[in-house]
This record gives sequence, structure tokens and C-alpha cells, in this order.
Amino acid sequence: MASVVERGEEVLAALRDHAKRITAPKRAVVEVLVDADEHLTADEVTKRVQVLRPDVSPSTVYRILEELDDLGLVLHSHTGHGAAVYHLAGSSHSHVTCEACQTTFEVPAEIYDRLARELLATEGFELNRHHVALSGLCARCRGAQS
Amino acid sequence: MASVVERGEEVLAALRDHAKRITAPKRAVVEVLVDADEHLTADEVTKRVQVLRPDVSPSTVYRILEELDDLGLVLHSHTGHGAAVYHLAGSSHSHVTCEACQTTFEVPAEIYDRLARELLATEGFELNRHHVALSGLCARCRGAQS
DNA sequence: GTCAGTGCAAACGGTTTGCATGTTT
DNA sequence: AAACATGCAAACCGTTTGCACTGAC
Repeated sequence: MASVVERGEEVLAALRDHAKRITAPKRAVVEVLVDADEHLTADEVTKRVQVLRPDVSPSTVYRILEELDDLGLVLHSHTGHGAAVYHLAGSSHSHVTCEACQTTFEVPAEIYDRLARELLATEGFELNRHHVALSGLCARCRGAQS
Repeated sequence: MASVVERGEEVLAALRDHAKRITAPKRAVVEVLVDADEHLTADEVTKRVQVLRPDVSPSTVYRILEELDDLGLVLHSHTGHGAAVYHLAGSSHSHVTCEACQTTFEVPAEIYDRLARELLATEGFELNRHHVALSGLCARCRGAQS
């Protein structure tokens, strides 16, 4: 596993390779994403970026996230409630979001394998494992149910 | 399979049972949903309702859809792009949405069964099969890819 | 007559965009 | 210097809400 610094450098190198300019806001966004353990909304990314660089604007963060997304360096997923969440591309994973507490969890992408195969075989539908988070109840909220 | 008229009456009866009032806008929304073959966004429902009753407002349609949803008479699902889609509750189904053409398709809920079992066993996560639509490429768009 | 339901308009959250300015190359 | 990236503010889409009024019961 690459170190945090290495991952950040990789991302910046990929930007350079695609003839994108390396700017202070981009460095900050990449740093925030590399350091993030969880999945962050654009707004959370913005807030963390602004700790480092107070005058980076939300729209710039959106534009940077979109650029990184287009290059496949970042993935976003929709949770069926509220804002999309972003994270660095890397290990193949999928998401599930708890309808009660709104937490998004990663689950191994392999769990989708059979589903993906069946969808392809029966419907000709090619599943994108990361673009939406499945919805349901997490263990904790399931336990806490009234 | 109940006829279109019967389904509408069932829904209205359920409203009555829950001490909800039966109003012209509600009748129109139910009629639109019963007649709809596809999955409709709130906006599409509104437009169709307004053919019957021009001064039903969008907010009323949202409120009615929410009421029907709360009572389990209507289901909505989020597609990872744009507006949520609504349809009458009934046969158990799940949805997949094509990222290219934005069409939402129904697929048998049983396709999710193994996934649901594995999520429950390994993560303690209880899948809600209808609340989000899986994302990917439909057969047609997969073929048309450049 | 009462109260739930409605229409309207305004607010909302999340995201995108136009434009003038700033910064990387 | 040229092109791209940024900040700001305004627009945008989908949805929700406050309020005064209407209509179902």
C-alpha cells in the first residue's frame, strides 16, 4: 500500500500527465482526500480545504472533484439521501447507506459479483458497482429499532 | 391482476381507512399513477395531473406522493441522477437505471436475494430493495457505445 | 363548523454556470 | 503572452415549507 504522501503525488502526477495545471486548490483537495478515512461530501471537502486555504470557493472544489472524477482518480456515489460522497479511486469497493443514520459504509465489491452476473445474463445490464450506494438499515440502527 | 379501476379504488379505500380525505387532486394523482406504465418523476406526475386538473400545484403533488409513500401505497426510488421516480406499490421489484439514457428498468427483486443475504450475514446490513436504483449501462446503450 | 388539504410564493440544499480576474505554464 | 483555473454571485433543479384560504367531513 502506497503511503499517504505517495498517493497524493500519484494523483498530482496523473493531473500533469493529462496536461492539467497543478494549483494550490488542487493540492489542498488532493491532500484532504488522501487524508480522509471516510467518504466526504463536496461540502465536507470544501470545509477541510478551507482550513488549509480559506479562500478556496465551493465551486472550485466542485470543479476539481469533477476533473478528478473525469480522470478516474476520484469516485463519487449517490446515497439516495442528500449529497453525493467522494473518495479517491483505489481498491474496488461499493457502498451501502443506512436510511436511518445516513452513514455510508464500504462493502467488498465481490459481494455484487453474482448480482452483476445475473443482471448481465438476464437483462443485458452492466452494473456499475460504485455509482450508487445501496440503501437499507445498518446493524446498529436495526438493533435500535423501536 | 386487478383492473386499473380497481387498483385506483383500492388506493382510495386505503386512504379512507387511514382517515385521510379524498380530494380531487388525490383522485387525479392516483389515476395518473394507475395509468402509468413507466416510472414517473414528481414533475411528470404533476404535468399529467394538470391535464386533468390544471390548477393542482406541484407542491400538492409532492405532498400527496409523500402521503401515499408513507402509507406504503406508492414507492419512490432514487436513480443516482436527477429526480426520484414514483410508482404504485405492488409486485415486489427493484430498479436499475442506465447511466447513459437515464431509463429506469424494473428487475425481479429475487435477483437481489443472494446479495441481501450476504450483506446481512457479513455486515449485518438489511437491504432495502427498492429505495435506490442500481446504476450501470442498459443493453441498448452498451451496444451503442463508441 | 372544524380541520385537513390546498395554492401560491418563497426558501431550501446541492450543484452548476457566466464572467471578470488571477495564476500556471 | 496565452490558456487555463479561480472567486464570486447568480442561476439552477428538485424538493420542502409557511401561510392564508378552501373544501371534505
